[in-house]
Amino acid sequence: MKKLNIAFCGTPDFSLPTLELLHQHPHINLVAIITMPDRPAGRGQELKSPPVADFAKQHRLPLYQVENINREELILLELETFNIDFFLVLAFAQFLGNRILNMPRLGCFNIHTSILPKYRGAAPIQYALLNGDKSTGVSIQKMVKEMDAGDLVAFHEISISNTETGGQLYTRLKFQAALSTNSFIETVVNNKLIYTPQDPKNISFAPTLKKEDGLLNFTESSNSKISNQVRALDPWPGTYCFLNNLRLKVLEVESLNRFLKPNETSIEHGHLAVGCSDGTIRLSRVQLEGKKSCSDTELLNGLINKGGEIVINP
RNA sequence: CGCGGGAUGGAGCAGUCUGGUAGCUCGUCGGGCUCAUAACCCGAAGGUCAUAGGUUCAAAUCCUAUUCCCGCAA
Repeated sequence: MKKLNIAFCGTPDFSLPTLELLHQHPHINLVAIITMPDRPAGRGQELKSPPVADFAKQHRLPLYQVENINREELILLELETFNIDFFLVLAFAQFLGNRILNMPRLGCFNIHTSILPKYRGAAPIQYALLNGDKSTGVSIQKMVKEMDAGDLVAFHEISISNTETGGQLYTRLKFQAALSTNSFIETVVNNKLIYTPQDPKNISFAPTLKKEDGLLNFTESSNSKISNQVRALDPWPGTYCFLNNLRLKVLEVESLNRFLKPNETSIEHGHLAVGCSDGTIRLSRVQLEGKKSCSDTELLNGLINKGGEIVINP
């Protein structure tokens, strides 16, 4: 049978299982891979390629690395000659303009890591955990000009375990995205696409997270809010507070059955305990700036040697 | 050459400025006390002070180079 001509837009490692699937799929002809340019990154600011670019180079696939695809006239003209059936967009970090949205025969489809219309935006995985949701999933929507607002063509729900971190859920959804893509392609091949509009009553948003969203506020936050925050933002952007004016990453917490006033600190039994708005929470795994991560007990063993008081968020 | 912190018994850290006996809180092992203990008491083992040079009568400490780890920023 005739293969489908597909263009793929994506950037980080999250896109890779799905890209790999497209690359291997017997009904798919990958005609273009579009991703972000190389960027200075990490300590030392060395230039790094996006994982999608590395994959394309490694498999000698047609690669386009651009800052804004909508402004690349030459590339657009070239793409228009490819008879593309559809674009698949997954974690791309660029918006698509009308010219691209209208270019492929079937349009452009975006894989989104929540069940739309819940959590439109850049950080749906973290928001599901921040809100303590019991489940989330993967949606595939036909892209329109408005962000994440298009008709659904597929979705798959997955449950969230109550200790799951952002990183763990990210990894599971990364592979679920590829599985969902696989069944979506089957639907397309069998000509059984069904478009379901999103229910406007259930729209919610998951805006891009900033570093400061990881700052723990023990005075105003409840025990469960802090627990969810630590889980959801691990490993990125991460949660932190300040200990004696040094940045202290908080990697794991557990609630403690004792009484402390909000933001009051205790170091009894080798537990670094802090009061929050409705209880007490133990910062059981932490990392002081410049140091490796360690348990609160280990941290306190060292601090005792230095003497002085221990103050959180002065 | 983006900014900065660090490497010292198994763990987390003092000691480095001002060179001269290897220290603290734990853990481990042995013993004691206790109905019992994340409790307490006594004792013990365990360290080429990241690596390589240099200065010095003498270097964890001063000088030079190297390796590795980490925080910020992106």
